[in-house]
Amino acid sequence: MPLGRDELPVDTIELARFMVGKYLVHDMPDGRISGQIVEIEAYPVGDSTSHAFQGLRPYNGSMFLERGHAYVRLTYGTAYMLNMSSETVGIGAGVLLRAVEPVDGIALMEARRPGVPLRDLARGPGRLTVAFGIGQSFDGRDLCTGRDLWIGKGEDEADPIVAATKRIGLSREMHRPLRFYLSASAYVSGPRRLLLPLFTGVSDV
DNA sequence: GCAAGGATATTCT
DNA sequence: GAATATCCTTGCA
Repeated sequence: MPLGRDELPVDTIELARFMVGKYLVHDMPDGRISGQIVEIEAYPVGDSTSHAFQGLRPYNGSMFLERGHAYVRLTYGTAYMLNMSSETVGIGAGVLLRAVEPVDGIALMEARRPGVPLRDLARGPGRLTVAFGIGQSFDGRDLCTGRDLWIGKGEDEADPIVAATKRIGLSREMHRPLRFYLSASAYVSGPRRLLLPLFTGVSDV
């Protein structure tokens, strides 16, 4: 079942935590690729590390779209990253999808990443976009249509256990716990120690 | 398992 | 020129 825009929390940080446990789905002519989102980071308004911090630029316009739109960006010259815009029109913020546990279309992912073990297929933001076949052309797409590339809700309604840590790969704003991951998952990238709080459901940050 | 170094494109100073 | 929301390979444990 696709997640509608009305179901997304309005706040960027709450949205990031909410997205842990949901599903990323890509329907293609040769089949469906899907997986459970196990790791995500928030880049809220006012965060100096956010690509939107400098204001509207030719490359970051998608972060200023209504929440639920894809923002795809090349970093380090080699890795595309998939974000979802998280605020209302004209406000630049987003959440970065960092790791997914493969569910459907594993053979299609393996075809794009030959010789890579299952656990590593979509473990990391750049790996995730390769496995799911997502490139720059996906920038600006609406992820709430339920067609093509979309976000799905799980069948079980149990609140997942989510841990929070500082974000990965940054040299500033390290004090904020804005990285959220499924606590028990083996499909999470980066260090799993140094975690700050452990909590379920909705809380404060 | 973990650390170091290189590759690579774009943006910012 | 330096920095960057990364990944891969190599070397060592």
